Amino acid sequence: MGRMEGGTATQVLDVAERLVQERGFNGFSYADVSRELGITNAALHYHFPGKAELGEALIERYAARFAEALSALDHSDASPRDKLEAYARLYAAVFRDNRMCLCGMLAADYLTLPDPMRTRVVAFFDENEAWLARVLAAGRADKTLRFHGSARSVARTLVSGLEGAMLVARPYADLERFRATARLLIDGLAVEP
Amino acid sequence: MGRMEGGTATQVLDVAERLVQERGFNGFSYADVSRELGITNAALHYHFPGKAELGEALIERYAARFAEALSALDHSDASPRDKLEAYARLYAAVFRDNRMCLCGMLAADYLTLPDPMRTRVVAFFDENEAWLARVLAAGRADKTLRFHGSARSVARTLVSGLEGAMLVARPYADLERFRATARLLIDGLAVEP
DNA sequence: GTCTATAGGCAGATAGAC
DNA sequence: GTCTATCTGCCTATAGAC
Repeated sequence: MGRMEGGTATQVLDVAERLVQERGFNGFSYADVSRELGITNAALHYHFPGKAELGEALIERYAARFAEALSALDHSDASPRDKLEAYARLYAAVFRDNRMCLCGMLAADYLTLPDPMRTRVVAFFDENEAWLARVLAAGRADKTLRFHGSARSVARTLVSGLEGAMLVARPYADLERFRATARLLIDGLAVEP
Repeated sequence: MGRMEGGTATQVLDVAERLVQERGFNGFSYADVSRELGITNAALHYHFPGKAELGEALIERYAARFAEALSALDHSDASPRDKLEAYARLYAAVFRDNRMCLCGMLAADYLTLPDPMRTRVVAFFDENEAWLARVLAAGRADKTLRFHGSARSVARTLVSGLEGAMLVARPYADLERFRATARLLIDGLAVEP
């Protein structure tokens, strides 16, 4: 535990994750993954019996990684505003090489997804909203943040805004465009000097 | 001209547009369209030689329809703020039956698209941003709108926020969620009482 | 765990008759 | 304009050997 897992299953997840973020769940195949790893299609099915199970594993790992980052922020002494900015930087890190947020991409593909994947996508957004709502409420309580409406509704708007900023910045392949939008969202929705 | 075109090409565009908005460009096939229209695969290829050409025609029509709606708003006596709200209602109308914005969906699929389609997707976003920037600048000039940053950067943030609101609301299939987010975006970014 | 081999289905696309 | 017929290639998936 804590040791670098170079196992095949992990490599499969790494490649598949990137492919979904770049091309969508219907835009990649088992063959794409196995070709890149130099193994056969059949070997892949040993680790993940079907595309649906691979998809579930992808969301699970991605959501866990996100939750871990949010938990680390909670255990830091960052101010509510610092936390919002750190949250936006998580998205910027994902966008860096033109990847879409995994769950944002899957939200686009939502109507084509098997039910178990759908459930996990919704859970991802719910958790993110809940975390942001707690940060916003704390900021309002200590008067370091100001905003209209409920913390929950502003949290939703922030998630939507950041996901949309990633989506729209993709055709321009422009990280700076994403960052400028993220800054304006946080300042406009939750700071208001 | 002006007469209702029930022609096959138009029906093909109608069905394909809905399928792309629901499932993405890689989530539907010629067979899906022809099956629904009760014609054959081959007949479809007569009207649109390949999927790429069909895709181009889809974006062209969608962008033209959007441009027409924006032009109508320009020729009305709506205030800048009214125009922002009418703009958000255009998105709400698209979302109504759980469809994603056509170009928002294609932004997700962007890396898999042929070049001619890419060019048109970018043009769509550029035109929308430019129109919003004009409205925002007018509102700032007549003091009915207030916002931080350039009109262009706020315009980008609004487009991103609305596209993201559609994207994230999809898994919840909840129009009210979209509307609440759109309201908060406009109030937070461009009104600030 | 990974391979070869193979299945059955669907993808986008074309030729040529009507 | 629409059809039948057909092609080639890729897709997900499985059986069984090593």
